[in-house]
Parts: sequence; C-alpha cells; structure tokens
Amino acid sequence: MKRTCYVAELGPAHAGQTVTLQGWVNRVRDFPEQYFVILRDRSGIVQLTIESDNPAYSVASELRGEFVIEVTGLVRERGEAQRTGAYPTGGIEVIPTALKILNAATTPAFQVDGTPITAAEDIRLKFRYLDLRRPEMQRNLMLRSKAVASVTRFLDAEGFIQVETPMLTKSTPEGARDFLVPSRLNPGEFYALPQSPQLFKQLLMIAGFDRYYQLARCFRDEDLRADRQPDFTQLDMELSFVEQEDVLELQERLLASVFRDVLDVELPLPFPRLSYFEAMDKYGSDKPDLRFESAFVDVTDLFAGGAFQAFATATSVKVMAAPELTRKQIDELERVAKQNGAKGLAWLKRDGDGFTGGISKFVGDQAAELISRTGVAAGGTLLFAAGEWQKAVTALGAVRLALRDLFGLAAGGQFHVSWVTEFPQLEYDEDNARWTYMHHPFTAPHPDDIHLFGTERQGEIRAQAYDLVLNGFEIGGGSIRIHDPAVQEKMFAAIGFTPEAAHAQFGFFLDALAAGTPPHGGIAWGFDRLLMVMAGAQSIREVIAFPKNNRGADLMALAPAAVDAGQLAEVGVQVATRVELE
RNA sequence: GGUCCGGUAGUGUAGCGGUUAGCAUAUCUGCCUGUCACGCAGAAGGUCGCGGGUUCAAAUCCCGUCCGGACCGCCA
Repeated sequence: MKRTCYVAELGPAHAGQTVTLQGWVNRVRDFPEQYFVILRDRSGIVQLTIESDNPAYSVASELRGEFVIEVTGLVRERGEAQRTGAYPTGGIEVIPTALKILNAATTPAFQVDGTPITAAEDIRLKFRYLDLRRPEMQRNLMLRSKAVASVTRFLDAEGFIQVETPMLTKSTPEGARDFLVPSRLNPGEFYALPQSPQLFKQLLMIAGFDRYYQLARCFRDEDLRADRQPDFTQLDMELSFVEQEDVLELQERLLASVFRDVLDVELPLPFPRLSYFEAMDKYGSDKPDLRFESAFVDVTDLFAGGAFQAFATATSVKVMAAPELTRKQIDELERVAKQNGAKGLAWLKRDGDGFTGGISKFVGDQAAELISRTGVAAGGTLLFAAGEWQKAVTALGAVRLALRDLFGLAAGGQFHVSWVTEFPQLEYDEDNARWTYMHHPFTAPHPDDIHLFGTERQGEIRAQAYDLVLNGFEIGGGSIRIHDPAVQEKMFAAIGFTPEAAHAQFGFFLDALAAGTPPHGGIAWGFDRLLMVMAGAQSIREVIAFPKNNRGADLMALAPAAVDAGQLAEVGVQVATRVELE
C-alpha cells in the first residue's frame, strides 16, 4: 500500500509535501483550464486540482463519479480567494504528479457524495454497499465501532471476562418465537437460535467466572419495527455476589463512559429512578420519554358519581395538560388513543376560569380544581383517558408521545437516561387465564414480597428487575436472578409449573442451580437501539450494516429464499404446500 | 392477524378523467479562466408496480393483488 495518509489528515502543515492518496471520485468539476476532482475516502474529502498542462490532465478527463483512484501529488495551500470552509480540508488542495484509475464504476443508483440522501430506504438497502459509502453511514458505523471499543475497554478494566456462547442451542425461556435450524445429524430435531444468552450467562456465574460480558447476537422471530430486527446485538453482562444496587451503579458508570468516549457528552449521575407503577401512572409507559414532563394528573375523584357516565364509573380518570389544539389535532390524537386501546379521548379547552368544548357541559364546580391540579394554561387543552387504570394510562401515554412529536417537545438533541425499577414479578395472562412471569422465570422477587407467592396478592410482588431507558427507548433490561431453590420452587408454582414440568423444560439448568450457585444478576443492552438513539437516527437500520426490512427480508442478498429439494432432503425437511386454515 | 400512508424516467417528485405525462437531480455531449451542491446550452431516458373493471376516453375512479413504510397485536 502506497497511501501516506487519509485525506482528512491533510492540512496547511502539509503544504509542500508529496502525499499519496487512495479513494473514490466524489465529484468532478471541469473548467476550461483545469479539473477539480473531489477525492473521498472514509475520513472525508479533499480537492485535487489538475491544470491543463498537468500530465494527469487526460486521466482526469476520464474520471467519473465513484471511480476508484490513486493519486500522488503536492499539497498546496490555497489562495485566500480560493479557500472554502465548507469542509475541513478546504484550505488546501493537492496538485497531482501521478493519477491512476484503479477501477471504473457503474453510475450509482443514487448520489453517495454526501449531499442529503433522497432515495427511499428500500433502494438504499438494495444497494447497501453504495449506501454504506455515504459519509452519514460511515459515521454511524464508526460511531458503533467506537462504542464497542469503549465498552470493551471499560468492562475489561472492571475485570469482566468475555465469553462466547453458542448460536446453535435450545430454546430459552423468554417469550419470543424461536428461529429453528434443522439438524442433519439428528433428523427430525432442531436447534433454536438464541433469543438471548440468558441461561448460558447464568451458567457462567455458576461456573465461577464472576463477571462476564459478550456482544451477543440474538434472534427473535417476531414482527419487525423501526427499532426491532429479527437478529440484533445485545451487550450482555452478568455479575456474581452482587445486589441490584451494585449492578445499577456499575451500569451508570459504563453508560456514562460510553457517552463520554463516543459523543463527548457527560451524563449526569446517578440516573433518576422511577418505579414501574410511577412510570405507568405518570407517563403511561414503562419506558417513558422524560426529555419533557407532561405528567398525568389523577382526577378520578372529581368525576366519581357525576353526570358524565364514562368518567363517573371509571376506576381511573387521568388527565394531561396540552397546548392549544385545533379540532383536527384533537381528532388525530383521539385516533392515537383509540389505536392504543381507549374508547375515546375526552377534552376540554380552558377559557378564562372555565372550560369550553369537548365535555365542558359536564364540568361545573370542578373547573377551578382541574385548573389548579393540571396547571393548564389559558387557551390550553386538557386531554382525558378513563377506564381501567392500565388501559387509561397506556392510551394517554401514546397521546403524550404524539403530542411530543406534534410540538417538538423533546427537540434539541438532549439525552435523558433513567431507570425503571420494581416491575411486577408476575402478570396475569388474560388469554390463557393464568399467571405468568413478566421478565423470565429466574428473576428474583423482592425479599420483602416473597410471602405473597400463592396468595391473592401475588400480582403485587415486586421483581428485582430494572430497565434502562433512554429518550423513551428501552435500551437495557435485567434483573437479580433467583439462586435459592426454595424461591425458585415458589416461582414455578406461581406460574403453574409442577416440579416435574419445570424439570422437563429446564432440567439441566435446575441441576446446575443446585450445584453451588452464587447470588448473581445482570443486564443486557439493546446495543443497536442504543446506537440508534446516540446517532440521532429514526430507525435501528441506520446503525446496522446489513439490516432486514419490515418483512424480515434482506433486499440486497434477497434472503430469505427457497432452497432446492436436495438441500431439504439432506436436513430431513419437507415443505408443506401452504394451506389456508379457515 | 389488524389499522393507516405510499408505489409515475437511474433517483426524488408534480399531475388525480381528455397533457406530446411536467419539474429537479443524476447520466451523455458541447460551451464556460478557480469551482467547491460551479454555471450555461442541448440530448437521451417512462409497459405511470401488476391484473381486472367502470368510461367514448384511465397515471387519474373502483376492485383485487404484489411491493415499501409507520403503528397495534406480537416481541417481557
């Protein structure tokens, strides 16, 4: 390799030096007396100036966008009138003494020269190798790489041991659908790709490694979203001989360290904490966006037994103050509320000391109290959701986020990190009419609540589980694990597992738990999601080199795809003709 | 499984019952004495996603279908 440096390393200090650069033709501007060729590599761009008497002139005339070239030339400081501040190397230019085309290029499907991208995302994904050439995507992946380095450095210094766990494994007890891999050597049997290394990392604690981490690929066969991919990366960690407080404290230092290294941003420590109940009750979400306040106020008592039936009988009436809204905006917010489980979205507009519009005819004496509790501004709007507590706050939580987007309430590029703690240990599964775990069945309950197992109040048991929330995204979640077999037994009983059934499903793991398990706990970060927020991207795909689209397809490689009959026969799989089950 | 939005030159868009299907950009050619998203002139480039229907007439209206995106369910 003859290259002497990346282009962005050049500056006025190099004036007079001869350098060799390699990269892509970002743009060519031709003039009667010279060509200006903008050369791009992963570091940035620099201008080559080729006068008509330069031997490289004829080569320059052949250059087209995205050609790969190598240039050797003299760095020259530009004249005062020729400088530009539009890019960092705008004060210099390179006068080639040798210019070589290393490879020609077809005309790209879209411009990769750093001008704002206009191509739709499916086009970008189809030509991902070009898309990744764009400065913006180069930045995102470099940001990601820096974050990996930062995490590794920190955890290494803290005594963590990096261990890789298998990709071909058995289903783990988390809730998602598994990706299955047929076993050729064991016809009729399947591996599952890991949804997380949960059991393996606990086994590593039992094995005495004390502190483990891994950047673990995880697989979940569920529908995709802007922040969800079928295969994704977790930063997975587990620690022995710790309590919840130890885990949270270390995580705070780790995340702060990553933000400092990668973005030069200082996160204030410690992170604020909310209980699950508080998060739901005030913000209608277990991952509230706390970059803005707009908390809910409870007004159940103000309407109980009143004339407005929907509120009079509701177990919970929540209200949120909003700015002045048009009728159209209210309709849109109502649509959001309905899509998130509300029957409707009641509203009031403050007019002086009273209210107009919406449900104002049901508001009498309560007006003053509504104004004082919510602090709604003159002309402002109050938005209500009523019903069963969980449904009311969830719907209003969605409205809260829609308001954020409507009014840019969280604009300004700020980061807000918080913990949500004290999740319920158990939740009632309406569809199957039984209790189930909320996190996973090895999550430790709060010691003060263990006596509630098997009672009517077992829904109140708090788990020693915690989520890390950044700008309204769950970027991490973990728990202290059960290490006491007696507690594990209570947990299985609570979710309707007989000892036999538990053994059938988790036998090897239960044996391991009995083999000398230290108290332990951990957490896993949604690494892609964290990077998405740090990069200011709207989708997780912006920080993943080769992501899947909405339907789980790789639009470039065209995966998934049919395989030939021979391959199927070899792994003992038959594809059934698709039958519509009606 | 559901709701909503979209599909028109390479790319991004306008047109929404009768147009030679317009514009921008990219591409190619020529011109232009230092540009920096250079500029100017010209050329080429379109099964208006696909199928069916309505109509004298469909890019435009209707139905179906395929594809793309956001969300709900699902994913703890």
